[in-house]
Order: sequence, then C-alpha cells, then structure tokens
Amino acid sequence: MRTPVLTALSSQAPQDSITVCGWVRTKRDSKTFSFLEINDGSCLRGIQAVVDAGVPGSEDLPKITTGASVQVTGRLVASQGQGQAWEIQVTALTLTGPADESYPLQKKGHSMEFLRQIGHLRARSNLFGAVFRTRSRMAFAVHTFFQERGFVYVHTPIITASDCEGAGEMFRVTTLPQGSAAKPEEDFFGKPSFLTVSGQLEAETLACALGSVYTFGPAFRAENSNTSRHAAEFWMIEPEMAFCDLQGDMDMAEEQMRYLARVMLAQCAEDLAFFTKMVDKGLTDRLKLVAEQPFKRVSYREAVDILLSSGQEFEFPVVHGHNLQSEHERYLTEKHFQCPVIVFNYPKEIKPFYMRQNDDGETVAAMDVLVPGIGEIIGGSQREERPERLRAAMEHHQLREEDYWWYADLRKYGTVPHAGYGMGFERLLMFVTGVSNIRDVIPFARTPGTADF
RNA sequence: UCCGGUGUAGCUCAGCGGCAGAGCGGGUGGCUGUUAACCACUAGGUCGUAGGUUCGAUCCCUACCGCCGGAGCCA
Repeated sequence: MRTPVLTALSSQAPQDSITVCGWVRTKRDSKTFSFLEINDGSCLRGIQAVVDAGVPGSEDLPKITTGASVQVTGRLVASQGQGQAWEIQVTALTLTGPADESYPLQKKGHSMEFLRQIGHLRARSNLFGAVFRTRSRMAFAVHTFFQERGFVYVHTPIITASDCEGAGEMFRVTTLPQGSAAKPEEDFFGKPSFLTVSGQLEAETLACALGSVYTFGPAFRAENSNTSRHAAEFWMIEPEMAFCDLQGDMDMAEEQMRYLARVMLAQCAEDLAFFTKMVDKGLTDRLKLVAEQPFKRVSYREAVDILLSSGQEFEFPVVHGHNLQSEHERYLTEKHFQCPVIVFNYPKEIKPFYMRQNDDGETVAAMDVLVPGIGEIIGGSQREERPERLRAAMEHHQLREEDYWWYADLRKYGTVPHAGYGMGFERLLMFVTGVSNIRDVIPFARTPGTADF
C-alpha cells in the first residue's frame, strides 16, 4: 500500500515502514549512497529517499534518472540534512519504469511554450502539477459553494440545435459524410446541430422550476480568437436564480469570487506560495484583497464618466453608448479602483436580447465583474421576464420567434424575475494562479489550429 | 482576422555579409549528507521553409509556416 508523499511529509512521528511511489525529479550520487527526490503529484514537494549501496534494488541506481518511476520502501526518519524535515531511509528499491536520456524535462526551468509542446508530460513539472491540483480544488469549491446555498446542479445539453443568443461562432455537429449535398433534414437530428456555446437558456428553464440552479460544464466557441484569454473549448459556470434581480445577481457573483479566493488562500497554500514566488509576486495580496474587501460597483454611465475625466490616454476613445474596451476595463479595476469592480446597467444596444430592459428605456440590467490582471471574469444579467418586452427585444435583434418558442413559454406560464451569470472557469484559474495564458490552466488546450493530445 | 515581435545545439539564449558560440541538459570520470549539488573531460547544428540580392547569406529582401505579445469577439 503506497503512502502519498503529502501524507508522508505531514507525518508527526517517525515510521518503521513506509512505501512511496512516484517519479524521480533528481538523483544525487555519493560513493556509498544516493539521494532520490521523489514526487508523486500529491503535493508540490517531493520526498527525499536515501539509498545506501547494497540495499535490494540499488543495483538499478545507474538506470534511475530524472523522470524514472520508482517504488521505495523504508523507514521514515528525521532528515540529517537541512532542506527537509523527513526523509526515507530506503530498505528496498524498485525501478518501476526507466526514463532514458531523451526525457525532455530538466531540473531547471523551461519556457511555457516548450512545455505546451510536451503536454503529455508537463503535468510532471512543478508549475503544472500545482496548476492542475488547483484546478481540481477550485472545481470542487465551485460545487460546494452552490450546493451549500441550495443550488441544484443541472446538466444542459452539449449538442444543441438552437443558436443560443448568437454568443459566437459554433462548431457544427453532423454525421453526414464530408462534402455531402444532403439536406439538414437528413442529418442525425433532422436539423442543423452544434456544440453548445452556453447552457444559459436551458438553465433558465430549470431555474424556473427548481429555483436556483447552476451548470458547470464545457462550452465551445469556433471563433478565430488568438489571445491568451480565449480557448475554443472551455469550462463555464452558469448559475441561474429565480426570484432574483440584478442586485441579487451581483451579490451572488461577488460572494462566489470571495469564497473561491478564500478557498485558494486556505486550501492551496503551498501551491499558492509557489505561484506567488514563481509566476506573479502580487498574487497572494490580490487574493486577500478579493477575500476581504467589498467590490466597487458603478453603473456603466458612471464608469464612462470616470474614464472620460481620468486624463488617461487610451488607444480607443471612450464614448457613451460604446462597449468598454479591454484597456478601459483594465484601467477601472487596476488603476482607478485597484480592486474588483462590478459595472452594471449597460446600454441595451450593445447587449443580447434576453437582458431585462430598465425603466429608462436605454439600458439593460446587465453586469460585468472586472478583476485586476484578467479584466472581465464574469458577465451576467437579470433576464427579461415580461413576455411583451421579450418579444419586442427578439424582434429588435431579428430573432425568429419559432426558434425560441420554449424560451418565450417561460414568460407565458408563471413568469418570474430571474437572473444569472457566466463565469469562465479557466479565467478563474488564471486569476487564482497568476498564470497569464489560458492554454496553461487547462490540461489540453484547444485553440485555433491546435488540438494536440 | 488585424498590428507588432520572434524562429540558431535536447532546453534557454548570444552572435555575425567570409571556419557556428555560451550556460544548462546528455555521456564519461572524480568528489561530497547532498538538495535547481560541485570539479574535469566529451559528444551534439541543413541557423524555421522556399525563393531572391550578392563573389559569398544563419545574417539583407520577399513570401509562407510556427510561436509570443497586443487588439477585436467574449467567458
């Protein structure tokens, strides 16, 4: 029975017999013994194993190099050296699988670009081990956050026949042979079908039955976006709440961000310290800010006024009624407020049809959460629950009623105010790890021109 | 898709219109309770691809491809 390295290193007392399995990070030879540093992914640190010449298996030491997998059994003892509290005095060593000199990971650092080319091995590096452990913790924390608040986890379809809200270009799903002249009616679903870009509209139908729900699953965008913040396949968290307005929506988004920052600080301390040291010196302080301070909230109108009177030179002009550019959002959260900011009540012309129109006739009850370093991390809104207003909005956006009949039905039968938002899971991970490229917070990134592994 | 940058040893990068360089990694030997160990020796290259300019191009020019940064789209 193997003991995870994390458990071994957390031991309170010496142990007579312990078995650890993992991959060798470094080996340092002496004449009469060798040090192996063994990492098994359970935590950032490895455990030091001391192998005296002559113990069973030590004849394989010449073949045990960086990258090899080994099993060691021995006594857990206080280390005589300085760098670690515990080490294993090995009594039996097994070379499980050698790694020859072509093993690409060195002890020294590699560039992120190189590590992406060896996506099948990069999880064995310190940084990517930490990133993927964090990803798991954060995913679990997302579930506990909503479950503790009575939300129902719902699974919305991944294959869809409705171009929901036109959120982006979609990947076509078909069983028709390539180049087929067959009509969509002859295809598998009897109509054109696609990979989902968002589960929001379906989630709304479930919220209008179960109260508060959330989705947490993959979404797909066939946009030719070549940026560090966009992937063609990404995971999205989409809560949807019945009997909730924009205020409640913003409150929940802020509470969720705060909760996740606290989980990161409390439960990923070792990995967080590593990110702060190696990736982003300001990371821990920024997370503390999010965990402790209330977010600033400004209306779109106020935000534009702040930008106009900032005296700041922007590449793109600030204009009332135009969308905020990335540089504008970054200025608000990084320079002006220096904390997370929620901007709400956007002009209706720049927002999708389903957002609830405000009484001023010009704006909709939309909100974006902006965080330093990332920009927009959450986008949400109160949904239009009034049938006649929704119909007018669809007409204005030139959407066909027959495509959204079921969505409109929610307003026809027992309509309620409701609201929700979408959070990009990878963007969250970028925020809590400091990693600046979305390709490096998902094990196998799908971006234009790249679908390796 | 647009703008800018970049491509040289396994990795990270210098370099230069005229014989291809370092550090790290690899190999060999040595040394040491070591810890991104240390010391010595050693192997390793179609300088992204294709054209062009030139007596001569890794270097200058053009195109293409890859990657990086920024923008748009958004999460």
